[in-house]
Amino acid sequence: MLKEERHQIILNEVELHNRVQLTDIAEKLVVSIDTVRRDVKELDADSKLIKVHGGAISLGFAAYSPKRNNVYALEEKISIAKKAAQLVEENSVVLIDGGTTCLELARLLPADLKLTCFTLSLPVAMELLHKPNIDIIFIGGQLSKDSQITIGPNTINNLSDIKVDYSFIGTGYVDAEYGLTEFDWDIVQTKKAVIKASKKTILLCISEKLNSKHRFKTCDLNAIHSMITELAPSDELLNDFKNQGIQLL
Amino acid sequence: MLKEERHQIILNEVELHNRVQLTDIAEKLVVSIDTVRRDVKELDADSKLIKVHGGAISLGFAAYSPKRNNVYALEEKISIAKKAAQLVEENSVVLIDGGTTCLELARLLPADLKLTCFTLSLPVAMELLHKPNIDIIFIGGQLSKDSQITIGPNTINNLSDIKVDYSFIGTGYVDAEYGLTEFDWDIVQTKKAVIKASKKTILLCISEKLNSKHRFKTCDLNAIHSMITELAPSDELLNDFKNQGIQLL
DNA sequence: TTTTTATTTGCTGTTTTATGCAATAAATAT
DNA sequence: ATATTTATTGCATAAAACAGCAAATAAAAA
Repeated sequence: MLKEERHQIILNEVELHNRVQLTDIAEKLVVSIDTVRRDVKELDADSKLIKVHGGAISLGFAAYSPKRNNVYALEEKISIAKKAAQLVEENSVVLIDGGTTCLELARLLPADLKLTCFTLSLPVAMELLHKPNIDIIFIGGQLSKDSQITIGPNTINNLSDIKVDYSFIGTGYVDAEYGLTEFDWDIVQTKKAVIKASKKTILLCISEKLNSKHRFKTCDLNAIHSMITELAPSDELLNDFKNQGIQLL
Repeated sequence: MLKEERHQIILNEVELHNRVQLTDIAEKLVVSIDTVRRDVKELDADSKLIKVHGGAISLGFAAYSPKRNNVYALEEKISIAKKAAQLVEENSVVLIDGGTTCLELARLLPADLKLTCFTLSLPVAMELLHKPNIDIIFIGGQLSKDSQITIGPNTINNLSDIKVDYSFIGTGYVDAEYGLTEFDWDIVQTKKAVIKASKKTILLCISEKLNSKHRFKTCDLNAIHSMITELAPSDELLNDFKNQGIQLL
């Protein structure tokens, strides 16, 4: 077998699977591991792929990580935030939870919108400072360093005094059957209090989180009134959720 | 499985859920916790995520430092903040007010200092997020857009429940005879509540504000226990204050 | 065709890297 | 305070990388 032939096959394999192991290639091509190693070394020198310990990865696969800036799946989150922003009515009272998706919502709220907005998220509050017509009320309490929201009994107690028209919340994990889950117990308690403090609760969630679950449960799916993902409501990925009778936007 | 593959999966998981636990990853990838630990360590070294005890959080989620753009008289304020920071004792309970001088104090607090810190300032809270050993409790209430602190009856009510060892406050204007004054009535009410919630109140104030006054009065000078300016306590500019029996630092 | 030359390939032993395990230390929770 | 997780360290093992060498193959010249 010609060397060039092997190179083509290796490249093909890498492009197809984004990664490849030298041993697999050697077996597949029935050549020694050394030969494959030498082949991959050449291809790496020609910048056709990236050689790593034990195998090779495609250029695209490697470029994936350093390129992305701060917010994961920002496009999706912005598209969710846009849908959510349309729900916010003039002179209503809403609550915005923490998380990057909710932060996008805060960012996208129109500057001229008159609104009373509760929040327990530091970044959301910072963002809302820019909106002259929004009355911001920060729910005090102990600050969680990871999530940058207030949590704990004080927060929950403060939440118990209010009832907003809409609350927009995020979640760590959501599953059509298990409902909303988190990996942090305190967060769950706080989210429960948020839901209780809301006439209607709207979940903002990128589709990638669908059908994932974790340790602590916030609530069943039917405790939520609407769910907004970046997908069209008709998308079949949402079928399980549709069957639960939740409103999709 | 290639190491790079794991890295990708870990990154993806972190970006998706903002935070992950090492044990969960290990279980998911069916590798030892040591391997995950090493992976996360590498990713952290490459600034792809931030490793925390027991897990990792995404960069986007990590606290961002509000950039101090053009802070007036920054040198003086830093020098004041340094003096103030020396007063803060381990395991004490303090309150930090808003304003750029107080923000510098928050910035200068040692990272290893154990402390419970109340605040009603959004920027101060953001800054304190970087200090792992400081317990932050945010006093909730209505947010004032210019001062970026919570104000109003709710805030005052929340303050009425606490009594801290020290509070560090700023002021708009101070005069040896008239005491502390402000331009904004709401701010005055809040500052009054802060002083009432403190065993000792320490005023941080650049010398330029000395001997100035405005419409609404926060308190007399003797309601304050110490005053810190960038000047040496012996400076003659402080003579009027010395005569009022206030402690100068 | 045969011989010479150059290239490629596989093999050997050595070095490096990756991974898991266990003991101890540190951090966190109770 | 103690108990439980989580981190760190050193070590053992296995896999992979590397270098040098020799056999095999291909290409070029006689």
